[in-house]
Amino acid sequence: MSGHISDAVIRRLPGYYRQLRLLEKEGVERISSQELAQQMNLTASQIRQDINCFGGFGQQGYGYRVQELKEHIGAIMGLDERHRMILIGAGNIGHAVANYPTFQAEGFITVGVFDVRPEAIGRNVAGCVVMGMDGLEEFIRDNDVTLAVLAVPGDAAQAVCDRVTSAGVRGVWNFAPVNLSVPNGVSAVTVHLTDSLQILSYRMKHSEDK
Amino acid sequence: MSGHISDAVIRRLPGYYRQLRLLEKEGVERISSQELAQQMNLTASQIRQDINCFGGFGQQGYGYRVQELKEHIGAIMGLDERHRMILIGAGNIGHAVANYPTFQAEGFITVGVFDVRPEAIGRNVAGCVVMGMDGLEEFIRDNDVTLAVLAVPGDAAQAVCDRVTSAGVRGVWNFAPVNLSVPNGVSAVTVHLTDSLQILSYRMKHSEDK
DNA sequence: TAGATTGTTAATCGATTAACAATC
DNA sequence: TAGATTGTTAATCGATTAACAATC
Repeated sequence: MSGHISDAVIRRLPGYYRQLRLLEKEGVERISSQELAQQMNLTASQIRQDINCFGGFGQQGYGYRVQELKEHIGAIMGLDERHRMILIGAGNIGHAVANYPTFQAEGFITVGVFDVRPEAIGRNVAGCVVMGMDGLEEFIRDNDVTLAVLAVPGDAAQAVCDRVTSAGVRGVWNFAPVNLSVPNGVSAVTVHLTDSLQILSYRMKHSEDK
Repeated sequence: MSGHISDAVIRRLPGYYRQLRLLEKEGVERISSQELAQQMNLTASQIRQDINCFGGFGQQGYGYRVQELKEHIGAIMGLDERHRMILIGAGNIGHAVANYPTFQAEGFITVGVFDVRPEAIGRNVAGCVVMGMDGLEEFIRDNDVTLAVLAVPGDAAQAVCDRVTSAGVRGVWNFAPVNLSVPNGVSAVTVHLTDSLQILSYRMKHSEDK
């Protein structure tokens, strides 16, 4: 188990987590790779391979305990830890992210909101008073901020990214449509909203050619 | 060329389009697969293979004309066509999507906004007056709506999806964290916002183990 | 115990990379 | 023309699937 984990596997982890949480909520206690495969449109083989990258969480002849497996996968993704998070950019996307219900529950806690625009400063977003950008670095250090959400225009994103990472932020969740470069030891994930719409457009256009 | 296009290729198309548009804006007229590969962190071979799924848009000894290639790839994704789009759910995510600047420019035109909540009805969102759900089907038929954005709670998503698809919508861009089932001939793409945050969390946790 | 289902090794399939002839 | 770079075929690599022994 646990040598190098491929990207393909990592990208499936949130899906497993979501499905297992759903099953748990429905009161299902055990599940076989066969059943889970059916529900998630995967193969049983693939599921067993994926899970075994991290260790033998199942039991021969029985399957997997839903709650236990869910918690294992959550822990693998670090969802058992608290993340102190700031939001930069209190525009439409910023609002949407800050108010997304599941994040707070999942341990991602918004501790501060920042914006450059004078008219945004002082407003209340998701329980935080929006601050100007001057005290950004100080706030990050004083509040043990580990994660920053970037909801700023594309041409500002790299500069803001540089500021937050040099102040100690270790993860950047970026909604600006640019490929950020980050220092070693820092992780960045960019959500290209437009991409998924364009893929949908592609599929609509080509849905006839089976 | 153009037999069956793999999912891996399709998922890269929006990235090509974005980079080419950027180059065009910078006034770059030609580019080789080698240069583009460097800029996009791909291999030159892969780029040539990808592009040749759709035809020989390059020129030996010269490379690709940036503008021409951009337009080809755009057309492949159907971005040269107009999409009349409705938004269902005028909450935070709905607002963010409706006001996302590039969509209107790219031919995705929001023609109507709907919400179940009485307090949302009548408000103005992205230039549309929010309507109640009663006239949904009629509106879709009368306005040639081809695409619906679902920004409703998870437990309502499938029901709304059923309504819009049976009224003639051919594409569903879903922000509810559920896997929708759609009739044949209809395409659906779900944006699991939470997934990318969880992947970021995973990367942050494991960034030490190289 | 017998039956079921995992963990894991081996086989297959598909995607990426390398190589090179075609050609601008 | 010579040089550069594509289009395309062949080689490699990695991911998915199949198979089955281990074991609960």
